[in-house]
Amino acid sequence: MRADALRNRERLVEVAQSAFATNGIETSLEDIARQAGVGIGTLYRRFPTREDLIAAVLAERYLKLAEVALVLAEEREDPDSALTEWLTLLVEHMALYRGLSIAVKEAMHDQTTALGRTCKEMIDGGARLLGEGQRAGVFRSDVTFSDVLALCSGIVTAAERRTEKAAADPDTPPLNPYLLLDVVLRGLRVEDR
Amino acid sequence: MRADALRNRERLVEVAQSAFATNGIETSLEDIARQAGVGIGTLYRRFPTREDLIAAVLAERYLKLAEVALVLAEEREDPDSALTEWLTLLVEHMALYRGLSIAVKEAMHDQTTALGRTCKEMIDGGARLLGEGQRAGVFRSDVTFSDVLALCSGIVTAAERRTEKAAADPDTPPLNPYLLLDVVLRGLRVEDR
DNA sequence: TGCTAAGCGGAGGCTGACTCCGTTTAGCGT
DNA sequence: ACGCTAAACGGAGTCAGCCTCCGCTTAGCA
Repeated sequence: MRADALRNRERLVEVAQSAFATNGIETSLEDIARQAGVGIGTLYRRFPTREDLIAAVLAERYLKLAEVALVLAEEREDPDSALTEWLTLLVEHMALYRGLSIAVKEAMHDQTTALGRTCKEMIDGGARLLGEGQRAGVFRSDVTFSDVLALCSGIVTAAERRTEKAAADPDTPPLNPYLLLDVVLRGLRVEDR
Repeated sequence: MRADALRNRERLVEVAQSAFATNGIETSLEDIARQAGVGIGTLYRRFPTREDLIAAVLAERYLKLAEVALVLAEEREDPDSALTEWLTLLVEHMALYRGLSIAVKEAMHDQTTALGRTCKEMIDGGARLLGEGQRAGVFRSDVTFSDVLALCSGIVTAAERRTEKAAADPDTPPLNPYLLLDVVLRGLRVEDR
């Protein structure tokens, strides 16, 4: 890869990251190219789809989440608190950019997209945490990890919506994602506790 | 309203309903106008926004849901089974058209949109069922009805996604919306049962 | 049967996705 | 130091869909 191409690539990811943060992941790609000072053609050459760009922006953070899952799985003796802690991180992560939670949910099982591939390790990490809790008899075992992820995505999209609303109309009741996560976790635990 | 205008309106709603069913609520409005045999201008005059059209398509069903909530609230002595039953209907309803669950969630608190106004009674009905359960000490009282709706929306979007996937790749694990609803309901119940 | 308000429809403007190809340039080999 | 060439660039152009505007048509009242 030529040095100039690498510079442009990095610049694009940087600009995309901040554009996603302020305008959500549906930001116009032409805007991103313009702000990065490159032509739209350059953006598309490097990132043929929007998801490729999103994946590039998220790559580091995903790896981090996957690592944390691994550490929690190995060092934490209590599977319940391990999953709770990790899902809290996940929810916070998915709330970073408006629209991200839906994109992640849509991509998560599709290894043909860049975003899907980038998700894989993170997902595996989460699935492992859930699985250990299930084996230990803490969580009900008829639920898959993607079920859990789907619910988390719901929590986040709800919180996003509420945040937007609160900006326009200050007396919107606040929605606490941690509360909803607590509801979900409680629902996941086995009956007899 | 002139007779021809009324005819066109009805035809549009009819076509929209079937288009939404096959292509989701993001179907091109120009397609809908074409299929209905009217100009795009006519569609926009009658339904200035996409949401107005969606609201018209859903109006009947929403009223039905609101009524059912009322009946359940008054006749059912057990608030738990009442909410369970009603949420099952709600989830089934939101799964009718791809994308609907997100649209409903986004519109639900915004009385300025037609869809929001159409939702109101249904939402009030659901909120009443939840409230009665909370007053009876069956459900935890720190959760609002819109929290519940957010989770249900998450369930439905997850199921939609899974259905699409299953069409392409037959060995996708099935996702059972009723199972997820059960997780949520379980999470909603108070600790000591 | 004439009149007119209500209704019609589609051309046209706009935005954003995505492609294609003539031009530019990094950086290797001499 | 200097060609040379593959790699990279960029933006004009095409396409799709949203939405508006306005001249034409017509239902249906008087």
